[in-house]
Amino acid sequence: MPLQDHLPPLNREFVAHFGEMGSKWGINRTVGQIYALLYISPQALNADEIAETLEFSRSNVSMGLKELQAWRLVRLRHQPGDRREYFEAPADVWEIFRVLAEERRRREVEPTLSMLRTALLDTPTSDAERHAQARMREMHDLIDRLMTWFDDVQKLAPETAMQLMGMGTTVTKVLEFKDRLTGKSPARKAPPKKQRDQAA
Amino acid sequence: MPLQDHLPPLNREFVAHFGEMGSKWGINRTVGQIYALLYISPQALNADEIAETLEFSRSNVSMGLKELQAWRLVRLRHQPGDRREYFEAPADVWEIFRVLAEERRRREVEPTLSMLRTALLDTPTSDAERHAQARMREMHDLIDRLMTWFDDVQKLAPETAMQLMGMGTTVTKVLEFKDRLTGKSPARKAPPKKQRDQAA
DNA sequence: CCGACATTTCAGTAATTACTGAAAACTCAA
DNA sequence: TTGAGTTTTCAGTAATTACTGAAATGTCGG
Repeated sequence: MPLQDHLPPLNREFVAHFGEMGSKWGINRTVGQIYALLYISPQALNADEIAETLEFSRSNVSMGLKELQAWRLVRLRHQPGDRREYFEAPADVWEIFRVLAEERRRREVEPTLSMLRTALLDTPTSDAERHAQARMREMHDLIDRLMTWFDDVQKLAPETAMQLMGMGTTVTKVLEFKDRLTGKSPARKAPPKKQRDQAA
Repeated sequence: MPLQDHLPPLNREFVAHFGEMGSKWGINRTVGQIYALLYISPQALNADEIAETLEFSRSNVSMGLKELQAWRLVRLRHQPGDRREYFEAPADVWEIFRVLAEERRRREVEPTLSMLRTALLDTPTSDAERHAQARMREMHDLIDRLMTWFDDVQKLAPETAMQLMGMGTTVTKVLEFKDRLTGKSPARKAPPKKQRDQAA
């Protein structure tokens, strides 16, 4: 079953766009295009089909797929009676988003947090260091909070998370109400640590 | 007033780390370092001080600062009786995060949404296009929802947003309760559009 | 308008990153 | 074990991106 050599215009444009986008992220252009192609493909594709469609060398496709696998963004399949490996993107976009966020966190956020925590353990030996450390603490606390919160959201099933997102302003109102009850002033600096989940 | 030629170790490490991180994002290494330096600096710095401290060429610093200004991540100041321009990062890390998110959205998300919307207006002329378009719609809807929700969160004052983040699991419980009242099944596919803010 | 100081631009070059073809390695059926 | 089919590795090269110094441009105070 020979795949059409040329993508229809709609598909072509989509693939090209994600090629460009890829560069703006750390991802390189060809990896972006490969993923875009898999994403809009109705069935799993093998490396040769990808190479032919996108006109990349076979080895480039191999490297791209390896990277996508490292990012856990593609699934590997086998067709009965065919030794080649077929690749596909998850059917659920939310799943893709979730995995992407997890990986970025593991690769970028965690190392940063770790570096900050280490730096915060040192005793500063000058005003410059003292001030830098204070700034690092602020950054650490922000990232730490964002991540803890992200964990909470991520634990939800997709449809619940979607609901949550549809509730931004509603939640604000809940908070405003809670403030009115608890007597305003929302604890300016970081509170003792882990005062989360105060409601039952 | 000659700035110390060499940063203390704590500061040096921080700057180096953000140099590396910069590469993983689209941002280049030197821009990352310049920003890290400004971030931990107790006072605004001029381009020469940055160039000397980081040992970059003056022109490289100029380009880096230009890019940081394009990202709205630095403020420009003037010292009385000094014609040079001094740069500083916002004092509030939350503000930095917010601006970063806004800019990434403007540069990356909006063009993607726009491309998707255009593609969705076309009439598909083959099964390949039909399927691709369905996938694009899924992606469009996810991004659109994420952005609307992000808008809502962003409108909140920093401390309120922080509170919201400390409430992830609490909010889940609110939703579960609501589900029990409204009779379960949480509307699988995208509901009519704008069913948001159903609560008073 | 001049001239000292400051910033920006830009062409050339350095450094990095991406891509390729050829060879090696792997896999499995016979 | 062989060998056809397949994937991976890797050294070399191409393409891109980053960085520099020198020159141009801009900005005041006088």
